[in-house]
Amino acid sequence: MGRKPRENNPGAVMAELEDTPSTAARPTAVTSYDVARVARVSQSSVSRVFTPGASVSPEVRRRVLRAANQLGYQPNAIARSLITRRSGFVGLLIGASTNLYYPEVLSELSRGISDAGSRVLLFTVDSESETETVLTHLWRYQVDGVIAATRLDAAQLTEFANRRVPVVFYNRMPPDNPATAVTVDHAEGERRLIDRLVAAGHRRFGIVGGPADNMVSLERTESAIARLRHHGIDSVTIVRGDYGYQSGIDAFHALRREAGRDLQAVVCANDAMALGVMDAARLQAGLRIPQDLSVVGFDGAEPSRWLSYGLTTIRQPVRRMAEAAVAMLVERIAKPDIEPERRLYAGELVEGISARLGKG
Amino acid sequence: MGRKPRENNPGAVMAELEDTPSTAARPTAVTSYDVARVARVSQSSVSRVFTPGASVSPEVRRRVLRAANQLGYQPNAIARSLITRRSGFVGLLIGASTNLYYPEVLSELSRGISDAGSRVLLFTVDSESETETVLTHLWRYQVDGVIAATRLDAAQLTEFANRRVPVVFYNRMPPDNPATAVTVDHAEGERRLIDRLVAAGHRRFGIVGGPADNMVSLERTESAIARLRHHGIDSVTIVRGDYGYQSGIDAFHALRREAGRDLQAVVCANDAMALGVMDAARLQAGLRIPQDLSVVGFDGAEPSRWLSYGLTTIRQPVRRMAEAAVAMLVERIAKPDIEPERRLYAGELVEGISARLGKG
DNA sequence: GAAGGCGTTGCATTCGAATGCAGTCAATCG
DNA sequence: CGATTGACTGCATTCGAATGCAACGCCTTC
Repeated sequence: MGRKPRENNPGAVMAELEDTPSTAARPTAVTSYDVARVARVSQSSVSRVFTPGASVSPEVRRRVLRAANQLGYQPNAIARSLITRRSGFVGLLIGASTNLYYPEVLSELSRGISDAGSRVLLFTVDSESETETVLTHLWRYQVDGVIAATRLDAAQLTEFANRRVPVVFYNRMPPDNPATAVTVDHAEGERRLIDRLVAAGHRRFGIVGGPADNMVSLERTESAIARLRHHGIDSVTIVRGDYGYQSGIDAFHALRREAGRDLQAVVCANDAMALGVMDAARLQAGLRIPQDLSVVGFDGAEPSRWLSYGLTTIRQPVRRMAEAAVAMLVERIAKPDIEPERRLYAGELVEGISARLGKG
Repeated sequence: MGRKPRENNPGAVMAELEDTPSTAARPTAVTSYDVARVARVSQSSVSRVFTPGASVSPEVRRRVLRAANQLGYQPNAIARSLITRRSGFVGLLIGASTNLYYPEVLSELSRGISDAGSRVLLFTVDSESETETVLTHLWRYQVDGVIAATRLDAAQLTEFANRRVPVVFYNRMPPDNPATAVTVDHAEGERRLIDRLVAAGHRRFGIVGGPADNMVSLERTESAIARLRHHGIDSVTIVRGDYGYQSGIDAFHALRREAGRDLQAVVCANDAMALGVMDAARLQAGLRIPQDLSVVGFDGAEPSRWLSYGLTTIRQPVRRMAEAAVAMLVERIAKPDIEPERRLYAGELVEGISARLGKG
């Protein structure tokens, strides 16, 4: 038995009788049946008018669009996705990180996802323990795919695979598992920074790492250490921060305690900590930068370019990376079985004025 | 005619036969029918197990949960919201603003919305002209409510009212229309800043406003001007920035050209511009702050507290404001006809070291 | 003038979960 | 002991849009 058209949608009826403009009172959501009734066509025809590529006569299209406009009709995307089995949602997982360039990343990713015709379902993961809860909601909302700027463990990654929901990591790499990711080339960036610092004569280095469980920070500091070793520099003092500005300040003092006054260069795992180091060095220890101490960061966040800092750093091509992440995801949503792929982006070395650099 | 149970959901069948753990291959999404079949109950019972407050026997609940767990079943929130007529989505509209405190606002709002049991549908509005497109998507996704940190014009606001979708503005006030909003008390904040500056003897003021179409910036600068007039200070030089750091630098030079060298204090409509003004004044014009020039901002974003700046500013209680916004929205989702309400939050004056302040 | 074809249209069904209603069964009461 | 209550369960329908299928014109073609 087919559905009988509703007889009692007051908003629609009112519009039908009085030709009310789209700003009229409309207590109930307008459905395709309401539009169909006003346009004197079937619900199917209304649906076809809003389905690209479907076959509708100009006359019917005109009538439907007129009625739809008059009633303020918009197709119910929820009902649509139930039958098309495509939710149109991309889940975006981000940590509640204080990373200075997060706003930029977020806005680029969001733009990219919108441009691809999907909607952004945002999940902020304050602590790792929330991840499971967040994933539960993801599954319930049938997301077409996910961009993750947070950690996922092996079991969680397996669950994505089982549910055939593609994930693309943004500047994260799950250890061991092959996964699709877009990252800046941390090793290459650190290599360039270290080479230039060493070329300028620096020999006594301090390193400020990020959180212990953060793969990115780990990769950056390990690459830096490896490259220093390559240059024959073994005695490196390492302290750990939390990626925040204040932890950079603390890290500077810790380095000074451990490494003494002949520290020549500080290599930080991100910009926020580097700025903290600069401020502590200049304003609390009275050092001149870069004459007495060179400081380098990583990311190229906006504040690092401010006149007070002019931080020497590696700038992430955020826009291109975000676009790549979205493109890779879209591709995998269309063809779920494409191989995992890690795409590396070389950062741009921003010379700045916070470090003495030899020629590369 | 009732639905006949599906006979051919391979993933579910496999799980049924082999007692496969939840990590098994599962090519098709698991539905409540699959769970029902495995648990040997009806679909209704499965539904009731996942509906808080419904009546199910312990035995059935156990069987259903076991089956659900085994199959990795999660209720399809899309199907659910189709029949319950509650999408569980809160639309979050934010500008692609460079506002330094946006990450904080975003993360607090997102947390609040999650805690309220809703999901965040994120829309970034890069330019005002996109708003219409974004709203179209909002309507299609049947959002339960919206938190807007962007401008909406009168017609758009009317459309929200017609569709009975509650909106709460975050630090925005649509002109004229009464709307529900959470804002910091701009006027009060500026009043306190100006009073303290005047009390310290400042007489020649420059003002750096924000974008011309931004109500917040307008309210801030107008309040500042009004308060200066109250103190008998009429000759104020006003320039306009775009809320970004670089525009603060430009604004400083513009002020100097127009107001000459005897400028004593610069009042900025936000922190980012104030930091630009400070850098331009110190590093480009060689002024000492606060001895030669006082600079104040507004918002209390993180970088304003950095050692290099110590900006004198009004700190927004972001967390409380975000919580209030969510609470007000939740209230209006439950009872759509509550009166519009504007809730004002007094900011905290952060004395900083970028301005000479008399006693309040 | 009959046959074939294409472009449209409407009917009926479908997606997955929630729910009103009616039926079942056991426990309790008069 | 029969009746009533209450807890539980299943059946059938519903939400709103998409779509396979069949029917209907209208035009072309011989």
